[in-house]
Amino acid sequence: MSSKTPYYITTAISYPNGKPHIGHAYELIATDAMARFQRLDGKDVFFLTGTDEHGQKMQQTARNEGITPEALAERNSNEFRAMGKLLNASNDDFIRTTEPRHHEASQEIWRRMEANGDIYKDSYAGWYSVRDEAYYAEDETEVRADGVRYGPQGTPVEWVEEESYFFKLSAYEDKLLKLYEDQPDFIGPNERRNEVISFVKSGLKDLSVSRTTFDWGIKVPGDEKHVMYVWVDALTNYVTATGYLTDQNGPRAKYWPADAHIIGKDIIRFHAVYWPAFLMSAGIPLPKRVYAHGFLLNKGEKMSKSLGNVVDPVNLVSHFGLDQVRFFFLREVSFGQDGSYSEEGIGTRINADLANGIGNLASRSLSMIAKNLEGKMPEPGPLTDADKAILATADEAIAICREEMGRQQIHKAVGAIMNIVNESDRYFAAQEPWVLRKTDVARMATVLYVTAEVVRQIAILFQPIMPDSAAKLLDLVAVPEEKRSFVYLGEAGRLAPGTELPAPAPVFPRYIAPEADKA
RNA sequence: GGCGGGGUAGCUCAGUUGGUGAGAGCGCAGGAUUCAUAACCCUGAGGUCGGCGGUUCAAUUCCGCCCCCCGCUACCA
Repeated sequence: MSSKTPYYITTAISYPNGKPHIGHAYELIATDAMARFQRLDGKDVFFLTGTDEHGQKMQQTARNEGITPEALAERNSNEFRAMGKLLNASNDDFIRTTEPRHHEASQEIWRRMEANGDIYKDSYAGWYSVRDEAYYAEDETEVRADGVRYGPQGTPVEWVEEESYFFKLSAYEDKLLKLYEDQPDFIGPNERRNEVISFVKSGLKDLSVSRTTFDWGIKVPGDEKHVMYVWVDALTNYVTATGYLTDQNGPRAKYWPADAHIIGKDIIRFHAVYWPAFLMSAGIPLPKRVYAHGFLLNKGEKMSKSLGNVVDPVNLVSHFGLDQVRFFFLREVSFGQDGSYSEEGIGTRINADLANGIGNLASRSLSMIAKNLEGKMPEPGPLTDADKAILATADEAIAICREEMGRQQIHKAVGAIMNIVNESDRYFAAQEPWVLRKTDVARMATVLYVTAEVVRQIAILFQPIMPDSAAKLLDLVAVPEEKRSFVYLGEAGRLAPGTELPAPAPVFPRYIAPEADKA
């Protein structure tokens, strides 16, 4: 048993009625960076992702393809799993809602909500569009000149009544508002919190939580004609994976409640309203934070199949390189807001920050050590104020990163690390070690030592963002595997004079845009 | 309609508990330099800080009104 503090973080589980797209990749990369950060910072991390495989749409898509929902789920779930591998995601588990463990957990949470008196049977009635397979509110529909009532998508609707179980969401209005009040950090970023509060204040209706019109789902305990509304089942995945519901003393039970659910802004309501209400009802502790990220826009436009601007994450990675893509999204996009990207933008960022910035800094300092100091870390002489200042900048960065990563402000943490790079370049230029080589070799050695030491820290800090590239950088300054966690930042892990360094090699090549025409 | 967020340099954005000169990156122009991945460093570019009005000795920052953009406004997920 470790004495480390548990830290549980999740992505939303993806709906696999299609292949993963860039939005899925973005969420996974960001969550992975946060999980890696906490691990390096000494936490006992459990990082979960997976697929949400039930529901009407899965059944429908499968039918259209002439295959079973199981086959569709299996096929696409594997695509998501493969994407995780491609992106170097460090998730500790990959949950599928079709797994037996999840059916058990979902039925258990249902029973608990029922035992608490929050589930009742009634009938759901509304204007239903067969074509859209969706219900609409009366005011969303209109009766046209032909006397037929149409839904918002322009499809005819009919009045349908369906037997359904309901969850007494209306009973949780005050409790939820109190939650948002007492735990201001429960929802982030703030704009989303406002929206949620506004939504809850406008009044909550009971939620229909079962369906009888299709059967691809988890059976309602004691009434097998019904399957659970997908969201009841989907949200429960976060608890399922910890085993908390079935064995509170199990090996993973300690991870519940989750520290952070990282989701897209489109599903904030399910996570910030329904989910805590379900948990309260079932008597289960609430997650500490739900954080919604924004959408990625292709040159400012929403990606859509009709615009033909959908970007495949696999292509993006093979074109620019994995760490480059990870870096770009985490550096350029304010996490929590929408972000715009383009090939030019990615290329520019890679060259400015990675090639010209961190890569070049490592190269210019390490190559001088290789050429002038026999490739060994020199013994530093007395430190000047300039030396101390740049070391302090590096040493203090972890505090900033910890603060920002703790609030999901990934871009600010990355910005703080990039700041060390920029400061270091200024330091290096001001110290002019290439001049010192002829005038004061001891002083040159000190400058090179200090710079290499700063490179070490930059590399350690960059591990969550760019795991492979940061590792290469750490190899270049001969930091052993076991000394790469955050406890070795600062004084604790200073490079040892006399250490042999490998021959410097470029870690971040410049990106050269293909000659090809740009339409 | 209601609620919320936003309109700041060519582009993407940060920022001001109201006050000596409004910032960063990219792009651009000039300079310096040669350790380095034609990289790095320095300087500049002169933007009515959406519009109108108000409060104040003083507002881009506070208040009111108006214009524009975006999000939320429940049972597909």
